[in-house]
Amino acid sequence: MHEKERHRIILSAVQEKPVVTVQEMVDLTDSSEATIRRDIAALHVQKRLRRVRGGAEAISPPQFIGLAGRPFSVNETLNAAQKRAIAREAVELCKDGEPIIINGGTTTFQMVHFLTGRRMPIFTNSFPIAEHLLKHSKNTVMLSGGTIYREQNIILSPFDNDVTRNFYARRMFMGAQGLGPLGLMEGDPLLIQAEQKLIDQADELVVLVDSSKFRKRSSLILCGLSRIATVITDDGIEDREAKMLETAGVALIVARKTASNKEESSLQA
Amino acid sequence: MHEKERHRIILSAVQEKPVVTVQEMVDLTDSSEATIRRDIAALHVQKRLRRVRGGAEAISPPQFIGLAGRPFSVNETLNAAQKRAIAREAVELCKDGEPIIINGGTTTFQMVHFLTGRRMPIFTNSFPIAEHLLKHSKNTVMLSGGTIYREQNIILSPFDNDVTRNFYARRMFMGAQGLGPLGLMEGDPLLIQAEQKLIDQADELVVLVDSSKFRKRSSLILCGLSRIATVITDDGIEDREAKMLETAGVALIVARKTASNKEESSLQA
DNA sequence: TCACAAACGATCAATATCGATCATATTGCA
DNA sequence: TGCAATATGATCGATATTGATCGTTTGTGA
Repeated sequence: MHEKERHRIILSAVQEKPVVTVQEMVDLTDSSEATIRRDIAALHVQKRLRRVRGGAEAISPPQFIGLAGRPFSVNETLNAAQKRAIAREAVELCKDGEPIIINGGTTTFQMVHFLTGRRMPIFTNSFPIAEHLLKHSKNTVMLSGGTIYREQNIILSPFDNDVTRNFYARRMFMGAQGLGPLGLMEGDPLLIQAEQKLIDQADELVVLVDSSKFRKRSSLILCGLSRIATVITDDGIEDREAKMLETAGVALIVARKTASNKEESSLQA
Repeated sequence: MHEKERHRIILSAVQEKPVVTVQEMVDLTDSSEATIRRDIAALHVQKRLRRVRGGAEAISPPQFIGLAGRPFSVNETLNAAQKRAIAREAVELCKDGEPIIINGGTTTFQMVHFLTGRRMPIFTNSFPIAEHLLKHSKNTVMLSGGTIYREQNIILSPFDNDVTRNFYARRMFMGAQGLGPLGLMEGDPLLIQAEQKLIDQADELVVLVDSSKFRKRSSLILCGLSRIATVITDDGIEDREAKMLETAGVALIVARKTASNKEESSLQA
């Protein structure tokens, strides 16, 4: 077996399992301990993995970020106050007992903070949202079935026949990557899939976007403006953008980030 | 077992419940007390956990007492060592890459500890199992859709058309409330529903029950003995019970008790 | 307070892993 | 083919990790 091939095998093994032993690699490649050690040493200086006594481990230092405690950690702090304010307005649209759908996303995730005292049937495809609601609220939580995609933090089934089709709600809440005259835009094909499944399962589609999203474009269009019932954004929205929504018959709610944000911060602490 | 792997297991265990004992880690990793103490000491200086007399505790002070903090809190400590030993045998049946189904339950939950280093497609209807696997392993996690029942800690859909039907596995693992000549017995109608959905989605049905379950009866029969491929239990099983399984053509695996368990038994005697 | 058991820390022997060296095999090239 | 360069495998002393066994400390309950 050639050196390159062994390296490929070792790297693939170390990506699948967090730690591999020298012995495992010996068995896997039919080469000697010495060779494997040399390989691991070489890959170590190439920074393709980290060498540890007994074997090697994956190099990725950010191990379990993304879930639970701090979902979507990267985007989280970005415009957090604005997202908070938008999410609050979204929850205030809801009445206790009224079923809703929450699509996964960083903005919609903020809704969980305002849902703690409520009691509603909530359907979501987001693992972190479900987790938070379970632990910190008494809402009835329903989850879509399928594979959990770690990066996007959503649950998606490749099949059309999942429980999603059996849930119907008054409102569905979702974020987006962009919002323009052509409609609602998303960046990730996986998210598009997830959203398309849910979008027809509610009377009203409520879109949560901070005002910067009006100036962002993306390659994938999810639906036209006419499909949207309500847009909630912050006061950074410009007049012509508001006009565009009005023309399309979309209701607009502008969330003010007022002193209420202070409340929220202290509430969190 | 190697240092890194032990560390991963210890950290995973310490997050599952706020405090773990040295003995528990010895059982979990098959290493000596001295080694576990050294490990805990090392992780302590790395600030990955806090060392306390008797074991270690999670570093994060405000642990939410919700779902994950103490899954199935009542049953958890009951026969924990036996359940872990049984769960270990269960995981050892699995090969990397081979898809499995894990039905929710306190015994099956213990399997997560031994799955941390593995890489398999895992389908489950248990939210805590999915959560733990997501946070502490690289396995592909698939979840059934539906309502999350807090008490039973399972996800159940009233419809027959969920993704469950689209997943097929080599083995399905499940616990039970009782196991007698008539077959597998369960107490909760909700669990019966969940289990019946999954039971036909795998080649082999593997049942995890501690030996006390052979003397327990319940009103609801899930399936006959003939449907069961393998039973894993502890060495408290009696001869006639083993005979019963043998007659029915069920393979039997007896998980050996660890040294610490023997201590406990002799103490009780 | 005292006795007792559990938990701890230190030590040491056994084991596993490592690094270096050398012999052998394979490859590339003239 | 012959030769050099490189890769590989084997061996062995050095080093690190582990598990067992002390004696000591800590916590518990009579």
